Amino acid sequence: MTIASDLIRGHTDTIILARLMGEDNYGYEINKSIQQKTDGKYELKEATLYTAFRRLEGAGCISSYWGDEQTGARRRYYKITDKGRDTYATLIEEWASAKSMIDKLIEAQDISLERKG
Amino acid sequence: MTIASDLIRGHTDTIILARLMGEDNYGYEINKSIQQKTDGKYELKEATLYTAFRRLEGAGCISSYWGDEQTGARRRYYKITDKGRDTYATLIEEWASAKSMIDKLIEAQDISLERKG
DNA sequence: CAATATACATTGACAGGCGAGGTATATTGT
DNA sequence: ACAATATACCTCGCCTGTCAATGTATATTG
Repeated sequence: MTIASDLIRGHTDTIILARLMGEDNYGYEINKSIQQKTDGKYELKEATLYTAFRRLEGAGCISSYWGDEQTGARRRYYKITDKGRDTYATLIEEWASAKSMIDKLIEAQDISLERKG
Repeated sequence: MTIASDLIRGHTDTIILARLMGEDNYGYEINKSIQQKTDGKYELKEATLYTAFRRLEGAGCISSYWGDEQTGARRRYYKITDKGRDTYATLIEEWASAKSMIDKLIEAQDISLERKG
């Protein structure tokens, strides 16, 4: 893992909801797409992934159903709900706000610049 | 609190180290400066703040000493160490990388655009 | 027929954030 | 004189999210 998990912590739900905005998908594939998008730099651990699905379903942000594959392992598909879309929109806004706030806060404190205003 | 704490989680140490890059400072004042920088949108809870100081000191990123105020409440000042500066630099890089990664991951999955390449 | 990939799931430990509570000093208002 | 507020420090114990470890079942590949 290249990126510290604590930096992503809090974005897991947003990342999953984003993956479901286009079309329904199942856990294993969602995680693969995350690995692809980040060129292997990041992946959700399975325990984290499935915990998040339970949490999001409990909150009414997603619903789930079993796929009807005739072969291979069974797949549980997830669908984003209207509440999930609302939540996603809110989370995106919060991210934009948090991002600029963190940027402002982690700049090194330069006293000379500070004094010059 | 305007911003969900989990979005900041993982940045607490970076924020504190950044505040100490310019000059030594004490806890209460550090937190005030965070509130000012964010126009009151964010502050570290005291328990979080002092936990972080212990953690950073334990890790050798900061050292501390008591101020010599002749009046008012006592102040424990913190000074960033060489290791702290190295750590800070690393954390800043990680943030840049995490930021672009999250941006990539939380974009809504648009199938039509996806197919067009 | 063993190894690997796909695909799901749970348990228990761990770490960070924080509400609640505590200590002590100085100033301000009445 | 005295209460309230501001400054300034600190700890305990709960809560939540992450994740290593472990387990299940099916299909493919060497």
